[in-house]
Amino acid sequence: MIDITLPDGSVRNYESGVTAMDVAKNISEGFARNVISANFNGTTIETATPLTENGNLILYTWNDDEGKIAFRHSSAHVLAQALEELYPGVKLSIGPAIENGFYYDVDLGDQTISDKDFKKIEDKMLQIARGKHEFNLTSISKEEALSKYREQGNEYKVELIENLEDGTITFVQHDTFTDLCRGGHLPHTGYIKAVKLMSIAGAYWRGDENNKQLTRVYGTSFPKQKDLKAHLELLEEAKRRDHRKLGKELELFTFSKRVGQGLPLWLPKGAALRERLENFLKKAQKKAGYEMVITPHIGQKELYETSGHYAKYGEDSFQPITTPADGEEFLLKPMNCPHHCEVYNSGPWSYRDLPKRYAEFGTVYRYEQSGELHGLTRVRGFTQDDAHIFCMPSQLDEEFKKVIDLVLYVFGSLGFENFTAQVSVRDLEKPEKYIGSVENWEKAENAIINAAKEKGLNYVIESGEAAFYGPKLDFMVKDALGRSWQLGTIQVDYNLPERFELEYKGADNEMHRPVMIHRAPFGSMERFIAILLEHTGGNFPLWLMPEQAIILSLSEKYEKYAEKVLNELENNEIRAVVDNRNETIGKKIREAEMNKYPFMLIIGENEENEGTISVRKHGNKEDIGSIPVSAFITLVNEEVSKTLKVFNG
RNA sequence: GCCGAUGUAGCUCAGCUGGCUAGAGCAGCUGAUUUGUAAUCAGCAGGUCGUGGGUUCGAGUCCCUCCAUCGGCUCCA
Repeated sequence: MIDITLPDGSVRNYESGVTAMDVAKNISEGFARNVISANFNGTTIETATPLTENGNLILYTWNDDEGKIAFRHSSAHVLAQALEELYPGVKLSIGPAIENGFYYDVDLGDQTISDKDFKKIEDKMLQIARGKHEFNLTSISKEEALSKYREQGNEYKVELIENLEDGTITFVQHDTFTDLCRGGHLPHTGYIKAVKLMSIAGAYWRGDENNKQLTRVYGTSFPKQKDLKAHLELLEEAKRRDHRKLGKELELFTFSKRVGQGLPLWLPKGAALRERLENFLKKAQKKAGYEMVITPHIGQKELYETSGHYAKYGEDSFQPITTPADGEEFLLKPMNCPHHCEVYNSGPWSYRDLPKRYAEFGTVYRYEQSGELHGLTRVRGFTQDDAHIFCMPSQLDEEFKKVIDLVLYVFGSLGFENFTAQVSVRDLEKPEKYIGSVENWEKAENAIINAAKEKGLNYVIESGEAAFYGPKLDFMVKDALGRSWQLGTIQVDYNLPERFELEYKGADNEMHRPVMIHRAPFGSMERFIAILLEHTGGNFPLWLMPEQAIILSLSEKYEKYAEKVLNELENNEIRAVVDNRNETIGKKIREAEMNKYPFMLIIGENEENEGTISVRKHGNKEDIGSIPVSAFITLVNEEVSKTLKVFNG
């Protein structure tokens, strides 16, 4: 007999050999019907795995993430079987569950798949699912596993197995299909009721672009058709929030094939929005002791050789600009740091002068691979809200924490609540990717982790994600489709001060080397505005709106009064426009709603006589009614001060 | 850069297996209407069908090149 402890702490006694499904049935038959996966003593198991020792058992349903993973992972097996049957000779590699679905990477040889084939693959998958085939996990020796795949000529599975320990290798089998797999499946395929293939993509074997590119088939699956439908509707909603669509509709920015790909053109409303964001940050930075500097868009090649960037990125960047003079070469600046180092070098500094905090909205140019460009989130020319802090090593911790405060202030003022902090450190196994001494790397990494801890950030440590010159603290935010983007970033750098021979005179009358912090709360204006668009769906915080109100006249007769109201608003720093076209009020309201004006001010005979405006709020949720202009001004100011706080950092 | 898809008017889209002068709605222009909370009516104008080549009696439609965009991979100072 063995004791099984359940998550609620209750202990049940069973005969050795009992399965997770047996326990589930023992709890309740209804519950058992929903159980799709299990975990025993911290390891994912099959629901049919016999349990032979005391331990903790967790039973998962579709409502648990672990349940969804088992569901999607099992679906990947069904996809693999369908592909094997429809594309004989296909070589399987890996097929994991991912957020909202799963994929399988396959080598199709000479065959190809396109989305036109999805229907027949989905049909085949559903046909397999309906067979209610059980998933059976069996252990197999390394020798046997290797010979099986060698026979098939599947070099991918062979490579995977070669990296596994003998004795830990398991295969899972359902219907006529068998695959190398460590386990964690549904009881049987019949749970899968709805399947949809999403897209096809190339993916390098083991994520290395020197390897062969396999075909990746993305799909998703659900226990109910209704759930699939809801998921697809969610994706449709995400499309409506896409910043590329909203940016066009709200006339914020555009692209031109003639100007070049990845080079955004800011339209008047977008430029105004951006300027407002810049001024907002400038104000906070001034309080935080930053000084603005301005540096050119190009620099001599030698500047980047000194910084080390040329050696690292030179080949894959915009190539040097040459001049009529012999041997003269300039580069479009891909970052501002080298320029700012030279700003620092403009004079001698004493420890009493530090920290020096140089800020610049610096436009930089990077030759991103064409396939990587994406709306405003990944572009070839963009403006960083950059600053570099030069301080004494003893000031590092405090300066770092101050920057975190500034970033949190920025995010708070713009309504970003769901961000994650990512501490990006070295990959200890690939020291060749980084420059600088091990000692300095350790100091820098510790400084970041300590600051993140002290500030109470909810952070994760990602090894191998550091910049080549130093570790980073990145603030990650998701877009409408759930893709993570880096916005704010703070980086510690001991390397550039070394390369640029930055110095200050210490209290001991000796020369010392400062430490440098790179930081950008927005990250880039382009990406920040893109993500802000997707978060707000275009309904920016009122203080940021390009136009806060639109005055809608009932007819052209009220033009004079409209102008009078506009004047009063403008005198009170409220941004408004007038729609005095010869159109019906219904049409004007409809258009104003679609253009996301926060307030619509309707004026007609009544308003003109009483000296009021009839206020309609975007979304029509609140009818504010007829009020004097002065009351509206108060209303706007109150609303603005709700989100836009003063920085006291 | 790689894999797959897409490209028709300013915008959103239709155009079947190749066959008369390529269609619609919105936006635009002109006129009528002067309006009370999500589209007033009528008329007009607007397209080298992304580019360059090819197949064909005939190409928006089929094939190839290039460009751009979309979904991924790789990359992201």
